[in-house]
Amino acid sequence: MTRTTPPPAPVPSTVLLMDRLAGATAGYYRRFAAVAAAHGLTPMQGKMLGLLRHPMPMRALADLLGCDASNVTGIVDRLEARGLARREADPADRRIKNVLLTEEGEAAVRCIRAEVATGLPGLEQLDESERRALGDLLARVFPTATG
Amino acid sequence: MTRTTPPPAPVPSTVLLMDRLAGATAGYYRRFAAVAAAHGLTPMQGKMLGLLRHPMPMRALADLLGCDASNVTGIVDRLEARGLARREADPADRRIKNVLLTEEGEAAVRCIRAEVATGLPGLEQLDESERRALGDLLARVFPTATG
DNA sequence: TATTGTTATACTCTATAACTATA
DNA sequence: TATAGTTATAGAGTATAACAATA
Repeated sequence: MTRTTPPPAPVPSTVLLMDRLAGATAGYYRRFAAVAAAHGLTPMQGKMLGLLRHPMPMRALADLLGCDASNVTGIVDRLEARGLARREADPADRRIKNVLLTEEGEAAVRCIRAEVATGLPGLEQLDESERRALGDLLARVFPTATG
Repeated sequence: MTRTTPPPAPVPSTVLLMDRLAGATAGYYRRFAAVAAAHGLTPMQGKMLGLLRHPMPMRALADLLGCDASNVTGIVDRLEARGLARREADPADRRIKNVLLTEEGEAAVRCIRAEVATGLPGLEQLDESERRALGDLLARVFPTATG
């Protein structure tokens, strides 16, 4: 122990950081899925609700979700049957149907977001500077990620 | 502009950090799913391969995946049909079947891990201290996450 | 009795292909 | 011709319930 400065902590290799990202992804998804299920929704239905900050065409939803457009029909069908979203004809282009949240849908989104946050106890242990650091780092690694 | 110090950067609220987490989760999953698909695997099949660092009972896999045990049967069936994993009778408890990777399965895991990492260009922009910071923060928020 | 793994069932998500209506 | 949305289809993931074999 003669060194003035302690040896550097082991630097996580890229592979180890990948494991952390995988674990964080799994942990977040698990929490999100549990909250969605508590509201009687599948994870994909909950995710779509969260993406509908503004009315948008079915096609835009497919792009945001990264799935084929044909899948959006069924998902929106089920959200519509639950009274959480609805379709509206686009006045400028009659091919387009814009999807938007109902008031009940907006309430569900607010509820789900809050419950997911409170269900991640590790999040509350971070102080503000740590939260900012985490948010900034995530934004740099996933710059175009939509949620 | 008479102030000596610039105003502090906006502190991301918990809700905003949640959005970052959701976006990072979606971004990582999207990349992982693309790599798995390039290997002819579904995301769940790729995830299960990555979890099989050691032989483990079907039940343990169900717990790690957070799904019902009945689902594991089919997923392992398909991995076994592809020659990537196989079942082995447990010598100590004849109820248990241990699942383990074949050599081909281990090779696939190494390949997938490397390809996911190289496919996240934002990751390469982080220096070592930033990578360590991100890994540590993720480990604190998701302490028990398995990947 | 309890646990492990499987099967049967029904629902949802997913991509592909073909179709209608509109641009 | 090209695009937006739908439908049909098949394969995969999911939970629930019931079952056989084993502890």
